[in-house]
Amino acid sequence: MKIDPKSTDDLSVQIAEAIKDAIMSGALIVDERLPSEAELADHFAVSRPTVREALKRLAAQALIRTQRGAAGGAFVNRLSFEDAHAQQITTSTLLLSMNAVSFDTACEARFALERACAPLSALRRTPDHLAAMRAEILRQSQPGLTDETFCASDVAFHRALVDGADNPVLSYHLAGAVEAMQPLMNMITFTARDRARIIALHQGIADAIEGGDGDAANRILTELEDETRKLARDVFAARMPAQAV
Amino acid sequence: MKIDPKSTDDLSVQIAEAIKDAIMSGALIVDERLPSEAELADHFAVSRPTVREALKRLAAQALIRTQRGAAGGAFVNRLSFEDAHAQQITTSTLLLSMNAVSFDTACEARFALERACAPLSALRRTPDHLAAMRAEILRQSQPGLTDETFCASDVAFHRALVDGADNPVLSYHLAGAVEAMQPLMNMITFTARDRARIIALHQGIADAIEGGDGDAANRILTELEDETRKLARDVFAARMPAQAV
DNA sequence: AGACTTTTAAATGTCTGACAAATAATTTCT
DNA sequence: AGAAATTATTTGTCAGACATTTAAAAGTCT
Repeated sequence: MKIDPKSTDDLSVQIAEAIKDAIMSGALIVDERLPSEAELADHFAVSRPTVREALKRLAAQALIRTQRGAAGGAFVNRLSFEDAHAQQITTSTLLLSMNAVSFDTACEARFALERACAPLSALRRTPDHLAAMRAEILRQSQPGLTDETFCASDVAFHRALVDGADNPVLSYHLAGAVEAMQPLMNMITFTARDRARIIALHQGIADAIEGGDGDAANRILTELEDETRKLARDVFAARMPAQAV
Repeated sequence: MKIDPKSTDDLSVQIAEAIKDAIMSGALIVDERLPSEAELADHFAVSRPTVREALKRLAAQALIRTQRGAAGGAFVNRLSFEDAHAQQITTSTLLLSMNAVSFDTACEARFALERACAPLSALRRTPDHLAAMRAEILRQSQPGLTDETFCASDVAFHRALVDGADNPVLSYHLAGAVEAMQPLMNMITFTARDRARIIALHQGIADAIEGGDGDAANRILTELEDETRKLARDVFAARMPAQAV
């Protein structure tokens, strides 16, 4: 684990890279303790604050965790689905909000990915997943819901659908796509008629999943995609009539 | 932008969170300059090293970038697809390697996601995408390739397929799933016959994409998935006969 | 006046040294 | 033996200093 004196990168970047490489190559294994900050400073011939900045970089990516006290130190962290999920959401959300990704592009990606899950979900969903989906449908049907609450329930419905596929890797990837869209979805105003139509489609999806018919679920998902894109188009057209093309 | 004196989190964590929230809420916009480290230290009533640790945490997530010199400082970074992609690969790869995700689970997720792209790719792929796919098929056909080179070409083939869908959001999500599997794929030994079969399937996929037949592409992708899983099963069965169940 | 050079100021990057706080191991006392 | 006090180790935080980079300002020459 060495750093290159010719590199133009900051020392803390180089040190973080070196440790990250050691972790990814398997030279450092999960729960293994790294040398203390003082020892690392010695090893890399830098000061302790520089080592600390490097360790904080790694901690921010959940690659290590630190513990104070006598038997403390920095330990290689087992990256949990939960940690990875949180990072994924942050990254995906910012990616959409900062890069002028069109609603259509994000929406298309989201539903395409979701259609990848639905057939598996139709095969494997447990009664719990179905119950979760039905519960969200019920919540969405209640009058007087704010648009934000309606959207949150929508996300929860789709999460249940995805989780039904019983594949944590799939759930992890989908979570980013679905939840990252929430800020975009929150820009939409849902009239009572819009909601009724969406709920009917959700109903149809839940039925198809319950009946084990993945193809039917996918057909309805495509309808839902069309509906969502139409709603967005209307909202944006109404909101900025001057920019209409 | 304040921190909670009652929190048990480290100060640098709290400060990083506060700034991150400001970025995600839109209070700080892209390319906006943050206050200098000295000013931030004043504002949060902490020392400069503590502020620096917080900023390094954010820099590790590509949320900010720093610049030295007179007009320098920390700036809100426009998260690029490239940065996001790099983070995604790191996270996904570690997630698979550290969490005892079975080959089947990862493989299923990967192909399910890929089948979400293929129909779009069949509609939109440009001649460039097709050329890239054909070029990789050619490379894979060359004798004497190491397994690693073969795998790398396999990844490149699938990337071209995914990029053909012309949806950067989709490409971003897929990249994580496909590339994260590479370490797992590298454990497989491909015999000449295995390779021939895989290349034939690639050929079929490229043909289907060229012909605009997404359904056909997906059928072959499913065959490829079955083939890949069978190969993996054989490898693992041969490698650890004692643990066979 | 304009172009080039030098100086200056502001900012991050790094270092030294110190103390605070947490925590596990050790020692001491009962 | 068990509980309490002590000790040692390690991370968290602070203060102050110097090094390095960079853009802008000031100065100089033609």
